[in-house]
Amino acid sequence: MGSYLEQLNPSQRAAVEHVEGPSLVIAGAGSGKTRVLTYKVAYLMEQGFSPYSILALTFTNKAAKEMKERIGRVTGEHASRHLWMGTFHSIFSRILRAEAAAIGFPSTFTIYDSADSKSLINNIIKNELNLDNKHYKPRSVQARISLAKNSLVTPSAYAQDEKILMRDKSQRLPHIKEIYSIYVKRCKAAGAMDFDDLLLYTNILFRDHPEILQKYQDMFRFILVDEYQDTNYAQFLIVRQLAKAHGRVAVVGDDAQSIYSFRGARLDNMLQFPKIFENTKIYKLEQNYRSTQNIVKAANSLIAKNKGQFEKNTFSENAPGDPIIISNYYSDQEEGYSVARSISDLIMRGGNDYSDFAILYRTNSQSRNFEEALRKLNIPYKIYGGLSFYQRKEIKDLLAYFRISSNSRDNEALKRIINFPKRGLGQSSVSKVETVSNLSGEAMLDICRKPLEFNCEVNAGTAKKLSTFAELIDKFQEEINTKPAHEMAEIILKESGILKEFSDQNDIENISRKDNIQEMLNALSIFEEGRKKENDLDTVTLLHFLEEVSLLTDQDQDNGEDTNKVTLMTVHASKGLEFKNVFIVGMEKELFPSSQSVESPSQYEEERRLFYVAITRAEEKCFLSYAKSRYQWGKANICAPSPFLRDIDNQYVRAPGDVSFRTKKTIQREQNGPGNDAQKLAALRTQQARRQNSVSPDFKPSDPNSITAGMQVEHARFGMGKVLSMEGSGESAKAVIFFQKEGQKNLLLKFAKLRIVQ
DNA sequence: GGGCCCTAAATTTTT
DNA sequence: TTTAGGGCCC
Repeated sequence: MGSYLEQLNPSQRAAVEHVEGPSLVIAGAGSGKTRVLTYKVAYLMEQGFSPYSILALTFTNKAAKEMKERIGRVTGEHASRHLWMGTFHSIFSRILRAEAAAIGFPSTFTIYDSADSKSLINNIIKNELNLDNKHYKPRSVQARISLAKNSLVTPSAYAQDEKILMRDKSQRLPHIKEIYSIYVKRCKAAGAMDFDDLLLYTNILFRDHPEILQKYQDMFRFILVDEYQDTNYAQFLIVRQLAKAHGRVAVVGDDAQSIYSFRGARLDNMLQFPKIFENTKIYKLEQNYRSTQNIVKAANSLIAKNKGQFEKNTFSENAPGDPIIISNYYSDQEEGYSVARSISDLIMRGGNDYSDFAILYRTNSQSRNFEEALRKLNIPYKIYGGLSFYQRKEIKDLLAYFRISSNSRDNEALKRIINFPKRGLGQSSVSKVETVSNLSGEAMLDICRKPLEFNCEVNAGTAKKLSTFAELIDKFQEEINTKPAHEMAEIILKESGILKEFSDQNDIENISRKDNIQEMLNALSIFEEGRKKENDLDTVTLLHFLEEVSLLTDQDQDNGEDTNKVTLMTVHASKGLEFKNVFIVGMEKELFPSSQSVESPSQYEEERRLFYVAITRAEEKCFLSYAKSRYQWGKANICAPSPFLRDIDNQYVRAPGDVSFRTKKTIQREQNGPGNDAQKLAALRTQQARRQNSVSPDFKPSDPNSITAGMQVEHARFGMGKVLSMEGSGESAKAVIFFQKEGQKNLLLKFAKLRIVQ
């Protein structure tokens, strides 16, 4: 220990060794931020801070887990295990469970995911307030409520805020304040919190219970926050409260990488940090160790188009590197196949593993073409985002059983499974129970138990069905506290009838559902073993599993087996990661930047920062591509290149062949408008098809050993070319070949199929 | 109450 | 293209 400090450059080291008083570390992309954070925690422990006294807040659970492991390697695992390290949401849900009584929640409170909360909001709009859910779109109402909560605007504050009311009124949405107020009531009655509540109630807890606040102020003697540029107001206040007494708070972030304002993140938290926390010392990490000079310069030239940021000068002393390559394609499908082929080429040439590649896109829905193409070429890949395991129907249903068994007031869970499997309890019966529940404040499950006592007007048959259901859940509730998670889950599967439901049919979908259930059981076993390993024998029940699972995302699902694979993810999800080669795809107008961002300059700049994040993921090679037509909702649409492509300084990019998107011809084509383009597109398509078939079917490669410099050769895809020089021999023999159409290429002869022409 | 068929909407990004 | 939800009939 100790020697690790010597691995740091002077500014990194200064940031690590800063202990007393607030500090702000402005960490450019690839500047060794993770290393600084890791060593900082190790250093603090060396200085006598116990792991229990260090609170380190990260952006994802995965980041926390990885950092814990890294720290463990420096300090020893026994010490690092006890650090308070995790996301705001996971750390404060833990604290809220411990202090639940103080704010009137059960310690087993459920965490509603956004699907739960959306469905509750929809229900309030439609059934309780009789509003039109086409006009009051649950999704956007949900977004407003979320932003309000993130700014600590409670329903009563919302209803008194003239500015907000005016805005809602002018958008003909005057009832949002009622929806919000009822929503909060319903959540509370259900003993449930949504994601935003975890932060909001933490603030309420600290505000209303100074003694509890003080307990945690005393406990956390040092506070670290990563990705500070993406914290919201609620998070800022929590940090300020906890750090108030001792001021030992270090925040790390990069204003150029702030990409989450849509969910309430305030760049101001970072910009104003020195003003809020007196005597803040600022450290700037400006040297990029990740990327080539060219990539860093290209990214800098892009971000310079934004206004308003911290002054910093990121630079790289790595190799100059290759220019960023821009390609255009006729369709999104061709884009998919070309990217897949490029990856396979680069692999064949040697020096790259599958895991050295990432394909980054703006929206999850773009992944399909790439998945298809990669599958066809037998390239292994892993995909993040989209429908995660825990969002699948059968898994959510099973989880709903777990939830209602641990928190009988969880009405959303109840509604999900009261008629699954079918029990003859349809919508009308359920709404009757729900109405009574809303009016009386009693949990739906309690009404199910004795519907007639609550004047719930159902017939005798239905009443019996309801009480039978309630008894089933009651039985689970008795056991859930004592039985290990895995065993309990099997009981639930069997006695609820889910198992029977699935065993009856054997179609393909059903088999995959069964597989998923099995995977869930495996996950429970793994969870139990993990807890046992840490000698946590008291925390192996479903209750404890639920506490963890609601805050997991599929990024955290990484089981370590998925090592050598190409990564597919959104640019947002790629934050904090790095790859040797990065393909940023779908660089089209109205896609990236998103069409919804063009009205507002600040959103437009955020999209640009997002593009900056994407480029700076690349260590060596960065490829940008756009398609001229793209399938959306089953229809082909004409697309124009993204204006962001022009924001990168010309000298750092290259468009191969003669199709530079910057040539006069292309600009003219873009300006011609869609009509003209559509005709051309058809022509281009046939041309394209012809070109792909240009290699005769009887193409026979020549013996690689007989190829020498100066020869004319033909490549199956690149066409005619001349061998400029040769290098190596036998298995590793390489040739530099200049192709008429594709330019200069470096090919490994073992793989490149070449035919000698002369 | 349950099953079938039709229509409309969805794709911004996530703890 | 896929999926959710509403209407209709048994």
